[in-house]
Amino acid sequence: MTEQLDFASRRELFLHALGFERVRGDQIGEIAGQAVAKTFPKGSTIFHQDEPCRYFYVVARGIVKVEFCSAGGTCVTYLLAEKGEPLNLVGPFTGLPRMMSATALEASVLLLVERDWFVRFAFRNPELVTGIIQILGRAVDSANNRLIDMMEKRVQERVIKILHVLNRKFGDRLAFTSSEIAELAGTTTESVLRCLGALRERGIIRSGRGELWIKEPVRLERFQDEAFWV
Amino acid sequence: MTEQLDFASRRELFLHALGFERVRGDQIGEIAGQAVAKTFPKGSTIFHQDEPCRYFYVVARGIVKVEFCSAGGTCVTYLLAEKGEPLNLVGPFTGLPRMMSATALEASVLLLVERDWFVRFAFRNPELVTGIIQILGRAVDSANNRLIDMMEKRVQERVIKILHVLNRKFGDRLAFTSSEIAELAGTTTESVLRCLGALRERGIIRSGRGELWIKEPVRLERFQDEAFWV
DNA sequence: CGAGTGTTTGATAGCCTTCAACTGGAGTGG
DNA sequence: CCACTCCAGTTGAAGGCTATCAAACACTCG
Repeated sequence: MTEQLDFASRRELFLHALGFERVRGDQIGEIAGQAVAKTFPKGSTIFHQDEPCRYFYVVARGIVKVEFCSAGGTCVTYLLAEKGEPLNLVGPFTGLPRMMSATALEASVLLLVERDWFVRFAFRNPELVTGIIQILGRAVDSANNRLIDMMEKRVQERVIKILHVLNRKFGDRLAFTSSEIAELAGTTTESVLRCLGALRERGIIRSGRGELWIKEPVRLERFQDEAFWV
Repeated sequence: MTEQLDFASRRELFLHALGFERVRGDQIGEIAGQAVAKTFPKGSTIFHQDEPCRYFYVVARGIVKVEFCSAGGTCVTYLLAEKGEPLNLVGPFTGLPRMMSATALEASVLLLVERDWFVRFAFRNPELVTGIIQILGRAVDSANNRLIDMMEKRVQERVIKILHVLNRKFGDRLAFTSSEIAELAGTTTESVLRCLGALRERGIIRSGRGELWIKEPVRLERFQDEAFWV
């Protein structure tokens, strides 16, 4: 199901895409010309773990979850990508399968660029390469920070931190289930629910089936500090 | 303290350095010509957290620990680099400080390349860029794997896994203290000690002050599986 | 209306950190 | 050469956090 997304929209998207900030205008036009839009219904798989990389993907609309799963079945969410965020920065260069899979959390539109073409494009745009390396550096830092949080913070604090991060990125209404939040905080659904219950009692959030609202972002932040001092 | 390491040795090092595998011979010669060797005594700091990046570093001799520390004081070891391994792949491109610091675990010699020069060099060697992106991809995968291990494996299994990885990389004699292993396994010194005690009782390892020997690598691996099924 | 998914809450067990005390060896300074 | 200090290792006990299991309940979608 290939949706028509006109050239101007694709160009606009790449102009503000993460990692493409400093790429020259004519080059943006070139990659926009090569990109093809494709829609994915809610819950569908965009690419799979252990599947060789064929395309470079950028989110044009919707939210895509990229997750990392072990043989044992445990999964951690690596990325929640929205408009302008690339899904796979490494795959195109190696062509090899990675340990990640991507699914659409809501009906989404992605831009696809043929892998070979993308790599050649990157090599003649140093600004893009710098952008990619920068993003990968952030990814490494983020993963290490989560590792440290797993060690020194308790479940409550981790959940609150996740809510805070989600709030900054997606606003006051968060359309995530408790198990999705658990996968981000590195804990179980039940523990998340208990934590949400406590926050709801204090009037900091409001929660419903598959969505929750942050009512008092400031108190959320403060609550995190409080927890830290207990 | 700048040690003279002759051109041939520096060239030999870059030839086999991680990420440089496919770089053309004449280019290897060029970067070897630019590199300066510097020795660091055991325990000394090579670069510090929050300090802007000035050089690209490759280990020529010794072992260097790169670690990631939180404000709370918890540290995780990100990398144990030996001969031929680069310390900082991201820093040179951004110039910004990262959250990592590097210290020499034993007396070590590093090759330093001026950051600006290195970046220009990388941009005219796509093979190197591909290598760098590949290594960063591995780093992301590794961090995510450790995250999953923290969730689904118990301390024992994590420690054994670390011993196994160290054994593959450094051989049968491991010159690490328990707290260094703890920093790798994401646990406390005491828990590592208890685990080492159990392995020693079974004759799988032998341990002394600041070093330990893997006597039966195969049983170590099997023990890991055993633990998995308990 | 039934099924399935997401939410809620309680009870329990157990892993692991934390705290504490002690040992032994290496290195240092007198 | 000796004494002292400090670090690394060792072991025990206690307690808390959280995963796990279990049982309902509510809402949505077919």
